[in-house]
Amino acid sequence: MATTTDRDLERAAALFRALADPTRLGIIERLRGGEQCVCDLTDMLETAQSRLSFHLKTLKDAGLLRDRRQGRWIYYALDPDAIAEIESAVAAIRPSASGLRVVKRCE
Amino acid sequence: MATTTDRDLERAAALFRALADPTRLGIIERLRGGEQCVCDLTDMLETAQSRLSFHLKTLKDAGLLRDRRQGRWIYYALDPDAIAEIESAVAAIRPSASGLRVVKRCE
DNA sequence: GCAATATATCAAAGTTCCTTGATGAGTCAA
DNA sequence: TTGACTCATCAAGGAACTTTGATATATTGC
Repeated sequence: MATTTDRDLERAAALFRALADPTRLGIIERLRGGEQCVCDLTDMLETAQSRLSFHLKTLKDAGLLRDRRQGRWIYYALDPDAIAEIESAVAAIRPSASGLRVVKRCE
Repeated sequence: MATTTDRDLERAAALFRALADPTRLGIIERLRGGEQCVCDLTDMLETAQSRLSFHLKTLKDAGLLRDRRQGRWIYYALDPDAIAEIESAVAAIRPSASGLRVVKRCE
């Protein structure tokens, strides 16, 4: 089992922080079925355009989304690698089966 | 597949927010092997006592930890139910296989 | 009871994050 | 080129989170 460095913890915390907002989780949910342009997300989420743009950038900066321009529209999509990264971060916090029997006492 | 309510998103965001800090992830990592008293965590994490106490409370309020007093020590442990809850929150953001082919266009 | 130990809580200050409204930049069509 | 449209960015204010140091509470041993 690999040891966890401070950098790993920072990265994992950054991923979780990106997920720590209901609006951003709503965005992700709407991208599960495939890429969407910002205009559709604006309609679906009924939110101010600059606010949506801020959260999209937050997710993109964390590596969770990718975007591509097509004509005057910009399409956002989930980055599968990031989802895998999140899953491995969660796996890293699951109790280790081998450790369940260990009981440590203060002297 | 169950629909996701605003309350679900709020709860999932709260869980992820609790994980969105490297100190708290460090605490969780040290609890993977079983419960620990605060004194041991203080030694391991080399942090101010009130600061550690704050983060323990944050994790406990989010439902991730349980504590029990034994004599003059208080032991913290991961709550397996919460870990399961996190895993299901992550499962909810994984791209749905059936949706990968859907391409939605702005008119 | 008293002192020592382990931990929680509180208030104040600092820091980061979020929202809003305004403006900028890229694209298309006429 | 101009105007309309789509989206990003910026600045300012507010809200939420974090850290720190001081103090409070609970437990134990003497």
